[in-house]
Amino acid sequence: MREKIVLIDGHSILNRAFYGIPDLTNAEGLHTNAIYGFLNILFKILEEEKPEYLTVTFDVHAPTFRHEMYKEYKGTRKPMAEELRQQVPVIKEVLQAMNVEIIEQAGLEADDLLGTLSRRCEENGMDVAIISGDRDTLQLATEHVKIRIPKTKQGKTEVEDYLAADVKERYQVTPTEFIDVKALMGDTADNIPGVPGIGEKTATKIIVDYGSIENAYAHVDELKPPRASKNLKEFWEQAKLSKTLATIEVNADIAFDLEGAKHGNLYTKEAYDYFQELQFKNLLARFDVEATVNDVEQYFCEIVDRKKAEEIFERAGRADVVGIAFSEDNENLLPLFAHTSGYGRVSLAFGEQEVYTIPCGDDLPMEYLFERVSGIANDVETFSVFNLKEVLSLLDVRSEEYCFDGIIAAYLLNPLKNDYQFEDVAREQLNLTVDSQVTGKELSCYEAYTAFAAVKPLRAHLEETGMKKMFDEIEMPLLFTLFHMEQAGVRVEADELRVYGEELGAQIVVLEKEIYEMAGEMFNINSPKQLGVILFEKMGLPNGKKTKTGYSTAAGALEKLAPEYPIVDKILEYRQLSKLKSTYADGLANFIGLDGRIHGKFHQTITATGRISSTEPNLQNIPIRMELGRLIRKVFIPDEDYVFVDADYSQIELRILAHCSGDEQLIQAYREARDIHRMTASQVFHIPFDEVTDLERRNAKAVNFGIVYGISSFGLSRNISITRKEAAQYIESYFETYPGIKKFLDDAVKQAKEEGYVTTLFGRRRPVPELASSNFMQRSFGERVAMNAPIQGTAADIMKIAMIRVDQALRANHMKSRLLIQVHDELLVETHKDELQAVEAILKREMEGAAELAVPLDIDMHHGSNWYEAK
DNA sequence: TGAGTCACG
DNA sequence: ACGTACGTGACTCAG
Repeated sequence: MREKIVLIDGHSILNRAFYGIPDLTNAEGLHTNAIYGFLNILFKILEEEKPEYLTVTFDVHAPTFRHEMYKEYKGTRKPMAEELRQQVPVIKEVLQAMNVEIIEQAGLEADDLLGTLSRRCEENGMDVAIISGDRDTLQLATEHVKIRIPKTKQGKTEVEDYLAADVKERYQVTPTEFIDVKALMGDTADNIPGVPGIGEKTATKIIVDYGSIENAYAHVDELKPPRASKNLKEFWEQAKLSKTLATIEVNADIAFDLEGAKHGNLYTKEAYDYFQELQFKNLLARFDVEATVNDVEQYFCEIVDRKKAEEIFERAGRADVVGIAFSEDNENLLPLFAHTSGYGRVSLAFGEQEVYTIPCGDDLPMEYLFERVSGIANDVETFSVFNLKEVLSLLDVRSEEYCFDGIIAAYLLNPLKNDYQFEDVAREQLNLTVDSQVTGKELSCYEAYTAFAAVKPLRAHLEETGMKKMFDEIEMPLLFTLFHMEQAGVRVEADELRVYGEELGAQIVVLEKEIYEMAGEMFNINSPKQLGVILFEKMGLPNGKKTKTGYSTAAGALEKLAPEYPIVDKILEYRQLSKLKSTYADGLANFIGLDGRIHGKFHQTITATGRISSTEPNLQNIPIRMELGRLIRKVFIPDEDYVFVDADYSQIELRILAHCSGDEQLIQAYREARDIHRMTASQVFHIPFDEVTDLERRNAKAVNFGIVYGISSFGLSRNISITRKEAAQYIESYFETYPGIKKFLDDAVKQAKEEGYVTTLFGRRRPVPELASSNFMQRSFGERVAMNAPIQGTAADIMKIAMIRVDQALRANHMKSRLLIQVHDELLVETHKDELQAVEAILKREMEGAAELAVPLDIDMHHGSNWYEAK
């Protein structure tokens, strides 16, 4: 068995990690994302390779020649970002603490260090894995030297592996020939001139045919195209120089002691201290996995006996805090959550050493288990379950105020995560790592234990961050309201929907034909790529905007061409109809249940701002702006003897802005129920109120929107088709008119910069890590987020309060009417005809009364026999 | 699986 | 110089 060494290109991997991982900082404000990403790649590679030896190379001086670090910017050289620079010494210290050998030698680039070390190790009969983000290292690949190029995509790391044969397969040339290819084509980032007029394709072809630049030069008159032949002759000296520059040194004079590179225990006390200081909580867990797991797991206990189960349930009922987990035992059997007779288990934890799991069985049917758990829910002080809404249909919970969902708490503490799992809560709150191998009853016990043990730290963190009330009085009660809405569902007329879809289908067929005729051939209109080729290459339309992959065929880009090219109109119409058909007509039909209703899901832990989101299907983006799409709403109907009542807040975000900024003019205007956009136009453009034209009002409205979105002259100018300069003047004039708003927005950005987050009126937090970035674009984004989040988030808070109160009022009065759908500033209530007035009164009272602001909250309300009419 | 497009607030 | 309005989800294509 050959021994193995892993060689890591330190700067290159650090650089990859820096740009691949979102900004992170520790408590002292030290940026840590590159270090974090580096360590993750290191651990991943070590797990895969299990090498005997490990070495990391660094350039000792600031790199001046070819280096990965400088290539990120389109080949131009810029100094290293400060956020990255400060992490370089730290990663070296961390690696030293982990007893990892570091090699750096003045005057030698990382490539040459890697080349020399890998050659030396290979000659000593070892396997070598070179980890680098730099494709230049591919020339080092052999049968025993593997080049591994990690790519961080969306937080996940994938690695491309190249042995010599893989290089050949991918690039058609051997690793050695790779050098010659580069010598011909050059590399601006590395200051390798190459041969003018020879690009990647020609270079590859020449080397495939001749094997080296020397041999190509010997046959220089045969080379094709003629330009390559001529230029190689003319620039032969430059080509030779390029080859020298492109060749990585493999025989450098380096002091290297293999014994020092022996890979031993990484998890030292010193490393632990560093990880703690850097706040790498989930990496910390690596240090004591054994200990923690064993500690908790030894108390896990499975109960199959009815009598013993009874006893456990009784003891749990007397506890203060109980953590519960439900799980399916066997995926081949009935889904537990769809049917109470499914085959599963319930786990309970009510003490550090009291963790039990009870599978259903002959003496212990699921119905019985659910009944006993419901009893506990109503007895104990804290009933803790992760994703409570998902299991609520199985339980009979009467004392909602004693429930605790750690997933919701975790979301409030950091709303930016993509998903929330109990394993993350265990790691972050309890420093407990649940191994991904754990399944079945153990996993269930871990979940119950975490539900139990995480209550205290989560509550403490909610308290510290000022979000206790947000959790207890808004998010937890809302969970039940959303559950009620999902249970209720909305009735949809399947037949009407089908007819609507068929009509669309017929029109689509006609349009298709017309488009093919005009284009002169058949193609897939839904493929932006094919469409781009047809429009801009075949038909020769002027192509304006481009995307990363080709021409932009977005509606905005095409519309500008519409008058001259009738096909564009047809395509836009086709797009509109096929969207309506696929997403709405056919799409919605798939979700109609046996009860004739669509039970969509409402999610509480998705958005960064606190809004709710809707899926399966998305009921928050049903068409309304265009009449044809709007007609879809006619298939959303109430039950017999019911009508729809729909109420929406009028300009809630601008009212919040008026309140939060304390701007007297705006507040006064809302108190007097004036036309806000007209007033804005009048004041910003210095026109008498009554002389404001429609266009001016529209533009003023866009400015108001822009303010809410975090204004920028660029965005505004693009939106209302004016120059950037004019947009900047609008904004300036706006801020002169409403100085309070300017101050409010400035303060939001200031707070975000100082604290790292902004808050809503009710204390909800949104972190804004982008503000610390050195990247202009990211930082600007952070500024807009800081301005927008408090407004959008406060609107979300107010709506949530209203929803809870409406839902509770309907239930408290034992009414038949029920809340069905929320669309951010709008509520839809299926209202029994005898309760119409009462429901309207409740909606008005609870929505307008959800918050006491300096301006009134106003709603528009309508009723009708379908959603189209009620809106 | 990501990019492009488009539906909503 | 940089090159975007804020927040979502579904569908389609193409690699």
